[in-house]
Amino acid sequence: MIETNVLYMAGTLMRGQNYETRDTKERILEAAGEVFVAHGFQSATVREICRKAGVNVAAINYHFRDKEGLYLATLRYCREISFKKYPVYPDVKESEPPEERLRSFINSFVFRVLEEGKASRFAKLVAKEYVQPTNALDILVKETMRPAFTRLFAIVRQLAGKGADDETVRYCCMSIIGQFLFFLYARPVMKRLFKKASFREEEIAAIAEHITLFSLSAIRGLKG
Amino acid sequence: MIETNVLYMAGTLMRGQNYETRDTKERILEAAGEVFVAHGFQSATVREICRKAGVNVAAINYHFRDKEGLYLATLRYCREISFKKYPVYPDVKESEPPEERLRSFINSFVFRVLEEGKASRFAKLVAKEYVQPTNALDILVKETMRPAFTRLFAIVRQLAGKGADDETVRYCCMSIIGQFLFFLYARPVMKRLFKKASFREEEIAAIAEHITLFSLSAIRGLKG
DNA sequence: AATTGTATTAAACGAATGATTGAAACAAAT
DNA sequence: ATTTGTTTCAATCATTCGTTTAATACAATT
Repeated sequence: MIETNVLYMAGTLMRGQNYETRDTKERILEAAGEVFVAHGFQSATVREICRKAGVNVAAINYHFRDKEGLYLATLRYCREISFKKYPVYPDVKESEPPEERLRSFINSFVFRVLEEGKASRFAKLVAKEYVQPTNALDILVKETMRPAFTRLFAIVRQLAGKGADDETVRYCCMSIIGQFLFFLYARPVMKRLFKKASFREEEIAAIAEHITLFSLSAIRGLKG
Repeated sequence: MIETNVLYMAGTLMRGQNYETRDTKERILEAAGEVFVAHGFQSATVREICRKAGVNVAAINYHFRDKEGLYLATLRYCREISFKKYPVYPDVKESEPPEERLRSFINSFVFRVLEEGKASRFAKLVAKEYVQPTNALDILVKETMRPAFTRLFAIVRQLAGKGADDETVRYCCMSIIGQFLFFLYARPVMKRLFKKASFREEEIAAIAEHITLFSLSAIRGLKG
């Protein structure tokens, strides 16, 4: 009791009320990111999150209404971190050839999935959402997946040419996204299959380049 | 009390002990398949499984030791159903050209994932195992995934030719598996993105053919 | 007819869960 | 100095979980 009060006072005295609040919320969101990634929404417990964050369990209800409110806030928090570090088109203009735009699209995506750090948390949460959807999936589809798919579709449409029908283009988009999904999902399996689960930056770049070349080659071949 | 006793007696008197036992175990495994697919290992409850199966909760401990034992038995039970209906190579011999063997491999795999019925339960359980591994994953990798990967690797190795190094071949295998994964995982998202989540048999076959052509085209392109 | 082993039952166990409460501590405003 | 509004605290609520128990019912065996 004494110890926690001392810490609390130290925080408040130094930084004032608002900072303390933001600090608490952010500590909770950080801890929630870890725990939701580790266990998924259902199996994660607010108690573990609060223990990791060093706050009382009542803080969840106070700051985020309930467990579901915390989960949604965590998703948005993690997405912001991930997309800030790996933007959609870091340095490629809309006017550049579709090959380069595809390369850039894939590169950002793969790094968002495979990097070792907080920026890959969002991808891991999305992975769980795919397999075990919650109420948050509707929001995710609307805010994140549909825009991404639309962008990819435009690129592939340009690559495939006017000869290809929409269904073929859509299938090709799925084939490309599928290759991301492999690395998004298969890590626990890869760890057991190849005794390897983490990647250095050059390896991630090499994987992105493989997916790019594989996909470009496939689309080119389907065309002719 | 009276009602359940009547039912119980009716079952035993008509079919005898062994049949009754097998029937109970199978009813539990069927119900467990449904519930584990719906909620995953952690969030599934033995109570719901027993309710669906129409048996007492103690039956789990009696027949399967504990929840984990039931889960493992369910995985094996569902795998048997899935692989019996869609065998590894239904009608393609080892001596046929690698293109045909790849087509057959992909076809079986896609049907195991996309069919509407009990045979796709195993794929759905495996999907959950990817994202939220349990102790069963080691067994799954050993008994199911590693053999499948080895078969696929041999096919792609033959397709890519001697010029390609092992790493490239491995990446290509991942690209192919990734395309399966899309359909394995993305159904809840597809349902929201395209307003569609189920496939007729011709559509599944068309998807398998797309993945085959896409992959063959890609590998051919990488070669030259 | 008595015994044995198997299968099922209702009931209860302790542990853990999400959520809530009223009191207390604090900074800021008056 | 007092009041106000915000934030955290310990404690507790009612549920629900997986598992266990002792008793019973039954078929098969002796």
